[in-house]
Amino acid sequence: MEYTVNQLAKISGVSGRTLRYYDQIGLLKPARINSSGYRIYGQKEVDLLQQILFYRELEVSLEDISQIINQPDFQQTEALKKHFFNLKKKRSRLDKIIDTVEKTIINKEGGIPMKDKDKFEGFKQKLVEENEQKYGKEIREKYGDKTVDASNAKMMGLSEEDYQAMTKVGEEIFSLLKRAYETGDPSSKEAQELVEKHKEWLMFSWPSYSKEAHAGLADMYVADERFSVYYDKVVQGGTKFLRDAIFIYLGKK
Amino acid sequence: MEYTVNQLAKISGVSGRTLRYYDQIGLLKPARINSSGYRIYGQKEVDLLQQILFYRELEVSLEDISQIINQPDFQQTEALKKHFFNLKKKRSRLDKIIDTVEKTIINKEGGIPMKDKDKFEGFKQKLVEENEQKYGKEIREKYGDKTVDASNAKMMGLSEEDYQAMTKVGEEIFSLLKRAYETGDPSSKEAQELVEKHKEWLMFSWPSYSKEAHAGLADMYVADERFSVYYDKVVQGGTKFLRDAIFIYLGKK
DNA sequence: CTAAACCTTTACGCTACGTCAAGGTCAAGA
DNA sequence: TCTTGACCTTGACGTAGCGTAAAGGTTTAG
Repeated sequence: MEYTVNQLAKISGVSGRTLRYYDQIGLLKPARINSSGYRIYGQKEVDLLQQILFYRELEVSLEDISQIINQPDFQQTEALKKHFFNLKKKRSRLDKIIDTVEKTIINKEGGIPMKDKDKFEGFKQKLVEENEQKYGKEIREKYGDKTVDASNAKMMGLSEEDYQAMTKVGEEIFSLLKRAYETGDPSSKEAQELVEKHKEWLMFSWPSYSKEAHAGLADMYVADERFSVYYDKVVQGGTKFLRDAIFIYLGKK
Repeated sequence: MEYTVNQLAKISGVSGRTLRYYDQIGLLKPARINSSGYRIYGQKEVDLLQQILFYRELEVSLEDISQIINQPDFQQTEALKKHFFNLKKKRSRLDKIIDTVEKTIINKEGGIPMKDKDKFEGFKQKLVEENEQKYGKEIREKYGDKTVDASNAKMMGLSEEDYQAMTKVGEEIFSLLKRAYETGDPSSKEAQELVEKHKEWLMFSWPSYSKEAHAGLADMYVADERFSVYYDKVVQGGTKFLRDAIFIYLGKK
């Protein structure tokens, strides 16, 4: 099936303008342009659009969406986690607002006009909190990491640290994979170090570690191109190398 | 006390640009302009700004704010009530989104990459539901029930079969788990049938099946409460029972 | 007296499109 | 065959709430 803009628009529920905009920003290009300059979309584009709309519904920005759909599953998950974190912050902020609005209404209805001072005091408190959230970076530069970290730790809780640590380990895996691959030997020291990093990385998201699951995952990496593409980006054949190294590490054949 | 833009900006916490903007749109005019063209604000303006910022913090639009602060108290209350209503709608929408994002993450983390089709089906269902809620009445009145139902069916599109099949298998798992659990024996016929259903369900989304991965997943189900809650909802201890059944099915210890 | 600090207006940038406007293309009917 | 109307195109302005220069005038401290 092939569709022009407005045909696709109808079946997908978005406007034609939206499709042209997605074309313009490179988020969703038509399959081809016909001789009259019309945009023609195929099944592939329909599917992609559906993915896009799914994420859009989750209030992911179009920029983030284009990042997400062009990345392998693992990084998609990472992005989603970050998004999840932000959504929860947003909700808790909304909770506070709703609370304040309700109180304001009650006060007004009760004929007890809040004094401006009081209003402003509550408001300033919130401001301080928000400033820390918004300008943490700048403040960090000015006042040093320790102060900010302490306050951030309080505010953000533990999972932010975890998140960053995990990202770091993920990057280490990349560079290790490169070096290990150059040895050409999955049993080399470098390769085994790589596997340990990989295990460490898994532990961030896996609630329990088992050799079998690790081995199964290694197999899946090779079988599923969504994963293999991820590691083959570093070096061609990197995925298989990683799998072999994992198998050796686990004492498997 | 009199203040220039940036002085007022400092004591109020907003930017100079913001104050100029508020002047521009007529929300907050300076008390006077001095001979050099500088904006000069007095105490009255400081108080007004604080009110403005109070409402802004509550996510009231600047346009609504200017309406509110120029109206008598009882109409202010009305406006606030309306705003309160909208905020609550916003929050419940956010709740749904957060829920969906969490589910998506869980699915992905469980090594169960959702097929895009399925994602979209879920999303489309929501769309249909939303449309029904929003416009259902009007459209039904205008075009009649048949048309609406037909268009809803269309909207659900082609892969409806797949989606429904998967959903159905998922539901079968639930009822099977209940019956199997009642036998008390993970090696019972019912329990093994359950495992087969579970495998079938996995195949909808797993690109490749391996015993190791299946076993690893079973372990994870038990260890991670995000999963265990899901199955324990059916019967207490259901997750462990499922794991044991899977292990037996796979010939594992 | 000069440099820094502070003020002004003008104007483009951001998101994710909606909404004309001016003009080319295509299928169907007179 | 010509016209009509339903399509399609690109271009450009508008939205909210400012951030961020740029280009230039004013005030103040040393």
